[in-house]
Amino acid sequence: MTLAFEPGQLIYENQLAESLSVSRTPVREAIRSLVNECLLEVLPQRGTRVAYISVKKVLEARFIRSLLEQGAFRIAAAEWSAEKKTVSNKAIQRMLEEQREAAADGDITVFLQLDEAFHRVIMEEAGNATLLNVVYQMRGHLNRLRYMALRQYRHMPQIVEEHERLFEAIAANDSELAGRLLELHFGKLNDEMSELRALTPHYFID
Amino acid sequence: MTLAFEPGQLIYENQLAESLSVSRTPVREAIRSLVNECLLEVLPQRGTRVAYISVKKVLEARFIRSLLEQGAFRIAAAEWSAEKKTVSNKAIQRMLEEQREAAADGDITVFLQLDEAFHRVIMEEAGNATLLNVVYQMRGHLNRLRYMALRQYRHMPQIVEEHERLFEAIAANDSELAGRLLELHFGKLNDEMSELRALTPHYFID
DNA sequence: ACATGAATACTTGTATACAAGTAATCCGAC
DNA sequence: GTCGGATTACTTGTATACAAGTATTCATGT
Repeated sequence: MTLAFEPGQLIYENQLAESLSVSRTPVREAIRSLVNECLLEVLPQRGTRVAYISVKKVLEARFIRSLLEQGAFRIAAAEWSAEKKTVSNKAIQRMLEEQREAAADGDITVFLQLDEAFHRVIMEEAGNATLLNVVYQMRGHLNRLRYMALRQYRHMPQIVEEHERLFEAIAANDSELAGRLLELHFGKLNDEMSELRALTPHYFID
Repeated sequence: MTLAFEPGQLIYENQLAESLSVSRTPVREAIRSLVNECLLEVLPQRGTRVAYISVKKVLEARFIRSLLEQGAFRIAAAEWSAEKKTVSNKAIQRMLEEQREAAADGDITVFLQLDEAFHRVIMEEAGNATLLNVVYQMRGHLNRLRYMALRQYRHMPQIVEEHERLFEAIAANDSELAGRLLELHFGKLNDEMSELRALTPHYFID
């Protein structure tokens, strides 16, 4: 996710097993799991390749996340109630504060974690664990690109601001606004991807 | 999927391996894959349980399928063009005809396959393979229930008719209508589930 | 020089042996 | 008769040995 393993790089079960001091069996299971997220692809009898960032798959994953999160955010906004305000409000405000700090520090890894945490908290309000899992699965396609984008553009403060607006819309029970803001929130990905691909073309495919 | 393995039943890697004449290793991989689809759950050091049909998970999966398929069907309807009409129309018409036959014969397994095929063909028109995969993943939650419903209610002809209407809406480029019809198409699941649960309560949970 | 093909050094796929943990059973003490 | 605890017979988790396939290398013949 942090590009410590470069897209296109070949990795080997033996190497990983040895470096982690376990046998191949659990390593294989982990690999299968990452294959599911399309972060790896197994080349039979040849090795395992760190998946290239597929422009097509990124756009597909974005479309899915957009549909699902809009659905969840709309529910969260519609159901946001006075009780929840007192219980969750503080937690979310604190989370946003931490995000501002991470943005100020330029700590990409922590920022991404908090970013995910924000989206997760809102989706949990919609009470659909399966949806959360699916969105989580889409991470693989998206997060490496987001990591690159954050490293390149340092636009973390702007993202925090968008989160704040999103939360305001939800707290105001404005489903429509929340949906539209979320759509905008995902919107820039397209242009960013083109530029990032121009910078490191050997990471990309499609 | 056909309830040949009953919800709640315990299965064992050794047994499966022997009955399939393979070792535990590939059986374990298959089990992990089905765990991902929530059709199985591993009880460490005790066995593997065929998952109960979770009312909550079924509803969650239905919500997800509804969001995603509506997104895909809307695109398919919007992009349906004259060229596609000549190429795909015949294939889809033939598929619907086969479905009518399966409905007449009361062949649930074939009918379910053709039902999936119809949805798949339309989604393929939207050109989003990842979305197709996710919808496919939701099968686990939904198809066992659909199988029970078809066995119980024998309402297959009605479903074919709904498919025909859906296809008409798409061919007429009517995105809105396609979306609404699809929502209706998923609509009855709720009532059916309550009744089916009353018939075989030991298959259900939540 | 160059094409061809066998040998080699890898890889993942599969089978099996062993470790560790669960739960029921059985036996004995009270 | 009943409770408690060690034993036993399972299970899955992990490690390792072997099978099968890939791609390179290197020798050989033209």
